[in-house]
Amino acid sequence: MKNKVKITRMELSITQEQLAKKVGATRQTIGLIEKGEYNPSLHLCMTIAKELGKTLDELFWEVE
Amino acid sequence: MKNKVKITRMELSITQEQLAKKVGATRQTIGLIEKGEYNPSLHLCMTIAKELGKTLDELFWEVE
DNA sequence: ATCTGATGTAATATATAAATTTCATATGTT
DNA sequence: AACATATGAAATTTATATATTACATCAGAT
Repeated sequence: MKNKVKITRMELSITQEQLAKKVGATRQTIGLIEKGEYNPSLHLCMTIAKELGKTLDELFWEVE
Repeated sequence: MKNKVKITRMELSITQEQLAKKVGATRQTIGLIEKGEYNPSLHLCMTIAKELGKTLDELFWEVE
């Protein structure tokens, strides 16, 4: 399950840990989501999307 | 966490059980997601969206 | 009134997301 | 060289999504 979290976070020049703190998750969880081989909850996906200024579709939809 | 799964499913005139079978879930899980007080996995959300002919945003984004 | 299909709901079991802790590694900086 | 920051990764624990089973109600059809 690939996505655009990592590239979007890097565009904003913030670290995994900074994003994690903002969305109430841990750095490890962010790392696993960015890695792609993971199945996060919808709630966490929405929180991350809002924090990164994107929508669900922009981050997670149809990303090979 | 409200969404548009129920209204979209009803527009397609399929039952919870039919949708459940198509997406590899149970009727109860579909019922709970439609009810809104639930936090499904991203993978299940994407499978449901594709089955209903919608995107993630259309079903789950910014639905109060 | 009975039967069937559709849905609501609850209790328990299982699978897995997410947290926690820890260690490794790579890069930059002093 | 030593130190700090950022990330990868693994093991264990905890929380919760999901399945399973079961029983209820309601609508429509017979």
